[in-house]
Amino acid sequence: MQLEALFESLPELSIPRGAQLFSQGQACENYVIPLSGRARVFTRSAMGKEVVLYRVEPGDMCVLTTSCLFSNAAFPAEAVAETEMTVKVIAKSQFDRLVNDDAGFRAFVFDSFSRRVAGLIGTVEKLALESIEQRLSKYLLLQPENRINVTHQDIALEIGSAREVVSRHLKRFESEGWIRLGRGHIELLDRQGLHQLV
Amino acid sequence: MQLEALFESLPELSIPRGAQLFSQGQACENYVIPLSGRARVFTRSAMGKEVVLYRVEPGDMCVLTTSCLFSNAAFPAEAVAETEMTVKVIAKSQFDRLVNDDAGFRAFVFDSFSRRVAGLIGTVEKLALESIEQRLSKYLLLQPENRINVTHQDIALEIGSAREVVSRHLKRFESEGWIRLGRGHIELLDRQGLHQLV
DNA sequence: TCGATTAGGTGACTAAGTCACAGAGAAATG
DNA sequence: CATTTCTCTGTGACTTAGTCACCTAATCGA
Repeated sequence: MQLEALFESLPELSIPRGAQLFSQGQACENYVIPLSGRARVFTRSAMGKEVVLYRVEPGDMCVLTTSCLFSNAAFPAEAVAETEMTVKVIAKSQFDRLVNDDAGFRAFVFDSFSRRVAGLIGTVEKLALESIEQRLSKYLLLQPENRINVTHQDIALEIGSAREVVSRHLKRFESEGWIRLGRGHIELLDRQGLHQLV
Repeated sequence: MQLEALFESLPELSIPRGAQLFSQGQACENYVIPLSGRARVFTRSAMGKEVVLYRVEPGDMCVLTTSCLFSNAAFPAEAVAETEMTVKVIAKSQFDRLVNDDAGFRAFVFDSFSRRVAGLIGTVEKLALESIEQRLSKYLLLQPENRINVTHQDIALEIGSAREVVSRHLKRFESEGWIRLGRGHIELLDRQGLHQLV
């Protein structure tokens, strides 16, 4: 199959944890498909405050990159590798060819776009309509393990709030007996309790 | 050209101002292209609070519809006609055929997706990083005419805030001499003044 | 013309965000 | 091992935003 052959021939790149994949205002010339690891895509305001827009994992593509490739615009956000990553790099010309010739690749691109739009809409809804308590408890409940290794700052960034606000709410959750706080980690004790806020 | 011919044969629909195009949770079977007029796409929380996600105008497509068609998911938002509209209706089967066979149509769809993603990212940034004053003055400055016929409620919905909050800030803007308030309309007197907030 | 409806105003309160700074651990360094 | 440095967390005081209840004024429709 053409796609497979082309895919095999693509250069594979290894990216260390914490490396910056794209920075705000950068032109993007390549399309990047993650094979392993995870990247965080976010914007930063003039005052240095950040919001997470979405994450890119294997099976996804970065719609912003695609968007930029289509419109030849600059990348309007930053992206950093949250874990070590390996990625395939596709040049714009090859990307265009694949989209035009390969129905499978096209479906993949459309599907990614669709899911991303849905995700962004979800983000807008959360920011505009949900209280911090709701966003915070949802965030905690989404974690598969009962021990979560994050700082309050991480969570604040994630749910679009401020560190102090998160700290205070977490403190309350602890006093309700739903969680136990530790430096750099949180333990979930009572998911039911958290759930009743949502 | 194939596209043209197919396009001509499509049923054209007239939609009165205020009509609901899609409602939350509805399955979507058709792809809709606006020829004239404008629709507002928004979500509503449990408590009835709303946020505008985006608008659909001629030259756009509704990415949510497309998204739903791809994933066979329910429409996660509401859409109402803000003005009288005429639209072309494309069934899912025809849409799939067009996307696969017609490069022009495909480019149109990709382009719409790209612009919508960019728009949604802009919305997220505004909600998360900008003050009400900034959002409000940007909103006012975006209006082409100096006389704007909107209610405070409309603006609140638009910028993701509450009516009272908008009223109070507008009152301040008026006391600064930047605008003049009237029932159901606002006059811009000093765009420079508003601009210094942004 | 006279309700009824809609837009806007306001005070009092709650929620969220900001700022400044203090203290507790963890990690690094000599 | 001691001490310095850095990161994470806690807290009080304050500002900004959102909510609630209720009021007044303009507009519309019978």
